[in-house]
Amino acid sequence: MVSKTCEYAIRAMLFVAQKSKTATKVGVKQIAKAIDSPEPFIAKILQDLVKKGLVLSAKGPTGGFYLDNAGFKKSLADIVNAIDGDKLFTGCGLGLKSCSAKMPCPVHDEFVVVRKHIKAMMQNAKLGDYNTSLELGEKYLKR
Amino acid sequence: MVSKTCEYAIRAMLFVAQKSKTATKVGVKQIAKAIDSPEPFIAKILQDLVKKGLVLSAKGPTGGFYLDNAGFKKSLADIVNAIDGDKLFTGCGLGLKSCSAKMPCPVHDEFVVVRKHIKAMMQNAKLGDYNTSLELGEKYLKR
DNA sequence: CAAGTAGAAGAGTAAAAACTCCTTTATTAC
DNA sequence: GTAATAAAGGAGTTTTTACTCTTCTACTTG
Repeated sequence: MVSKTCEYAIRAMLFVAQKSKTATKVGVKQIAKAIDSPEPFIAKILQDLVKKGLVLSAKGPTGGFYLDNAGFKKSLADIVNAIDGDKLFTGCGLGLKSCSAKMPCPVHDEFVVVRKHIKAMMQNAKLGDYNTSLELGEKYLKR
Repeated sequence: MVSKTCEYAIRAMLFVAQKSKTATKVGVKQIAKAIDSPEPFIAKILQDLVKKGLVLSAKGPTGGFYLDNAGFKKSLADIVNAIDGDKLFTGCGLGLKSCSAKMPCPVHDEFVVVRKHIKAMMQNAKLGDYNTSLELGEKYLKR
């Protein structure tokens, strides 16, 4: 559905969101441990997310990654878009470049409905929405 | 959503289905042209689909690939399952191995709904369902 | 302002997915 | 039964994605 890079990105962002609720910055090492990902790899991904304005960072001691209030309102769709682009939301299910209502692949109509569903779901899922359930240990970011 | 291999597979199968309605066998070359795919690559994919019992083949002159009546009833889900496995239908949206109702990732519930939707759609889409619209040129398998 | 911490940047490696080529085997038509 | 045809099989190569390593730069604290 989404790339592995994107899966890591989402999990990392959810963790950063959780920590940012208490105004805590988190380092790459902590994040990597929390989401069970290769440390240098998630570092690269975060770098990219910073460049794209989805997360904030501070260097030096007491530095790390964090979200501001605008950050909590970012959605999964925003992250997917930043990492994988919009092909999940708008691409053809059978890989055709020109697939559209005018020139549809056989399953065009069915896929339009499904993709709309996916997009709505991901736009509705905001980074700030999961802090409590993560805090309570009801939801998991690894294994 | 699905691998490129899987996209080719589905397009090829839809084309074979269309031709099989008139009891015509089609060769790799014809298929490759019809769905605009690399010829040796689709050959490999078809080989695999034959092994998995999703399409029939005949060697020698007048040979090629074709479907019997059971074949027309196969669904897109069957093809996706054969090529990509069931991770699209049952895997975790964030890539967690142990994600389940007991130990859910933050977006588990949302993904369950979406995946059910995708699965139902693909199970409902049968290879035999698209022959007429393809014949009429209302639907396309390339570009 | 020195020392240490932590992210940024760039270049590189490993693994997986996509794609190719060549040889063999089965089938049909003459 | 020979020649032509078409799929099967196996062993590559290329490209993309996943992942690593090393060096540099910025910042904070004592």
